[in-house]
Amino acid sequence: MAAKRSGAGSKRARAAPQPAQEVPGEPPLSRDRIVATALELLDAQGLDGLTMRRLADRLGAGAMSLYWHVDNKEEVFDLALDSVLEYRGQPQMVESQDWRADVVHMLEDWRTSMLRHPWSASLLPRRALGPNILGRLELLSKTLSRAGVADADLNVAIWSLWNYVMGATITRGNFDLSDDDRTAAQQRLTSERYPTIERSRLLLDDDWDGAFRKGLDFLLDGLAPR
Amino acid sequence: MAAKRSGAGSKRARAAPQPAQEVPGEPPLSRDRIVATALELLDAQGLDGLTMRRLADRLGAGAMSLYWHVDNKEEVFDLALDSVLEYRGQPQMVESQDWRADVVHMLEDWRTSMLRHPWSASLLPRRALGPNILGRLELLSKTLSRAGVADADLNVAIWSLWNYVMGATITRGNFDLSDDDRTAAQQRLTSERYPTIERSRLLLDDDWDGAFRKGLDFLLDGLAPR
DNA sequence: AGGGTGACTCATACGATGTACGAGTCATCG
DNA sequence: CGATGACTCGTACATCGTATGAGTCACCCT
Repeated sequence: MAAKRSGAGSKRARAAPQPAQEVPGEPPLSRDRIVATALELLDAQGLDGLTMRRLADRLGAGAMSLYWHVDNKEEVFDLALDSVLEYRGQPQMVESQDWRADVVHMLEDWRTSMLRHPWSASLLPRRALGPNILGRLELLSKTLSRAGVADADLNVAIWSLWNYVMGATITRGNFDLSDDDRTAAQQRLTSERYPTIERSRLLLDDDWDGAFRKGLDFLLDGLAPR
Repeated sequence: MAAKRSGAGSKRARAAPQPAQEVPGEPPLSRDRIVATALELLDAQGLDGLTMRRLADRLGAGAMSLYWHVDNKEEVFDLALDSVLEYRGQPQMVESQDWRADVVHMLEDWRTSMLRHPWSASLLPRRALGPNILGRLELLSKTLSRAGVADADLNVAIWSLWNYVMGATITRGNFDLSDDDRTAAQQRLTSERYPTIERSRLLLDDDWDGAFRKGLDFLLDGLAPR
């Protein structure tokens, strides 16, 4: 078994990065470049659009070359997902007075980040917790704790918010991919027996953002009554 | 293009169902039998364990025979998923006095139904809304409406509950598949900088059921203050 | 100078998978 | 008795993830 790369870091630093042996238009393969290109592919073609061969093609490399930098396709997914979830904006948040606005802002950003890359929503539940996800959870913990949520309720509060955001994002991310499904479902509504849903036009309501925000407000009301 | 089966119903009724041409141990192929066997396979081997060939093997049939009863593999997933989500218990609910208990009961049942088949959690977000899902949503609508939730807030309330249940179920369903991930994540916690999460032992808390219930209570408090 | 080492690339090949195609079987009906 | 339709299934194909192992090249040590 060759030594190979694995797990964490160790990018090796060579003396002369690229001695212009090939066209400088094709920088050398690297984990970062692989992830970036995987993002492009996923955005353009969706989950099924990402294949190792296509990915390698876009990188101007042979398919098997990827496997030096990455253990397997699953790892590509993990890395792509976590790279979507970076969050900048921690500094202000720590000193802010309005914790509620902070929480809402972070969670809305979380949601929009994922919706910018709709594949991420269906991917997240199956994947491990990367550092960026943990960073957001840590931030959330800190803010809620500062806001006076009792320690005994803290985990419940965090998971509730997590659940809400995940559910909303996953649902949304997969619904607008298929307007067909919605109209098909709506068809079933009228032809069969779902009068209340039909009356409220549940499946046709398009104000996802507003609904997300309002529901989040309700949940926060329950978690920390004002 | 042959006529083939598609979309809704039309099971055809033959005069003599199975004239004992083969061993009676192998009843004829049917959509129902396919779905039932797919459930077995999914429960036993997980999402990746379901392949058309394996499914056909278990049914004592050739792989291509399935395609008479089913359009493609996606449809198998759709049918399997919806079959997990049947709900019995509507009669009592309609006349009950305690709407809150009714909602909690239905949502807890929803969650446990899916957790009995962990693959369903990762599947649901990508799939269409089958009749059983719609039935539950209808029931929820009716109950909340009866409980006095304003019409203007109804959709938000339903989506909030949906989001919460989906997020909780998906998260849970995928977490206990991989205790490794949790310990790995916990490792990252101690070695790096997530003090609040570490202190609250967020990732090690095992009381999923309790957390679900408590968070649901908080959400309901927000939706319909008592 | 020369040989070794380790980082990296890649062609080939293998075993799987979903499913298109078309030929087969058989009960039923005109 | 021939035709029709319902149903089954063997074969074949394109595509996938990736194991294997040979190739290239920069660098270091002696």
